[in-house]
Amino acid sequence: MDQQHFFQRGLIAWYQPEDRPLPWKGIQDPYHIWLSEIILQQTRVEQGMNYYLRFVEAYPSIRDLAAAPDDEVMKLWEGLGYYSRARNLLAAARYVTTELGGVFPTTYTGILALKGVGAYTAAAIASFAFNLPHAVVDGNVFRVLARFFGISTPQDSTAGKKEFTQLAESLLQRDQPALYNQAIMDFGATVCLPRNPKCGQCPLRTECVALRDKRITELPVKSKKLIKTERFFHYLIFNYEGKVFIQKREEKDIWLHLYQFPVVEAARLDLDWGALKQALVDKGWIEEQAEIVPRPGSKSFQQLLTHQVINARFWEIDLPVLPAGVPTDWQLIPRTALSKYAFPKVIDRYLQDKGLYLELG
DNA sequence: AAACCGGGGGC
DNA sequence: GCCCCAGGTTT
Repeated sequence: MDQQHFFQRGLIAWYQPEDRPLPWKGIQDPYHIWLSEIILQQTRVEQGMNYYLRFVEAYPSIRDLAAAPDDEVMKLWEGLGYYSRARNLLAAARYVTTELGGVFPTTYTGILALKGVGAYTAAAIASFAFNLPHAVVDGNVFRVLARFFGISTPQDSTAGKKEFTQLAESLLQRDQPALYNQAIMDFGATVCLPRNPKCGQCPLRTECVALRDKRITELPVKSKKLIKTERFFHYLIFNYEGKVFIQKREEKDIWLHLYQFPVVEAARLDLDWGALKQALVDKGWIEEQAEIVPRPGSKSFQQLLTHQVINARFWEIDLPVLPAGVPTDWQLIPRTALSKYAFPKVIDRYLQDKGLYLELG
């Protein structure tokens, strides 16, 4: 208990809000706080910053966001990853606007009920916007608590989540939850870093269990191992009279609701054209006797995801006539319109490499 | 409980 | 090449 008191006092004494100024810090508008928290889920502050600023400018109020077309929001989110966040963001904005009369929920459970809002985000919004006493438990908090209190329970286990959450709640300074929550996250982000933490200048070093026991590099503990699968995508760039076919990804897979070129997934990247063409015939996209030949020099790119390695190869094909079996979900769009659609990063890189965006002028 | 969902940066 | 990031949802 003495150790807990030391932790609380030391943290508050150390914290200087102005040391790390951020656009969403010190404000109380729940819409802007919610927006920032969704964007920052599993995302570095530096990476999410510009997205936050662009969203705030594009949608000054939650009603503006609710009124936005789906594809427009996806385009604004393009490149940030975890695209279900954008979908949930829009769904929640529409829910608040239509079902709650545009009034953002003011209770923890009300906030938690919003799509895309879990325990962390609900606690963050509740404390920052309404000064409600709920402790945030994010990656920073797991790390700080695991080290200072010497906790080796895996943070990604059920028992670990419960243990860390209970400890965080017991440490929360209930008379100033917003300040305390900001302090512990800033502390984790600037002092108690994942690697090479600044223990030499840490205000809590005299009581830190991990530092005392030389276990800084061992804590926090994560138990789950990552399983990576490798996939091979062959994208077909079907050119026809200055236009190109794209389609929206609707299957339950990565990049849901993003656009792409027609794609054949194969077991390897080094297919010859004969094998790939046969796959197109098998899918019913083209006729067996169709005289279709790709341009020489197809390009390959790789993209790394958390659980997958995506190997992509782009085949450019000039169509003299439209194929017989064009699926109904394919869209034939002018090449100059490509920049209006949200694509996976690997396709975006291909388009950048080709300089296709430059045609827009 | 485990799997899945992106992209970027640091070392 | 590996880990982590202002996590959440689905199975």
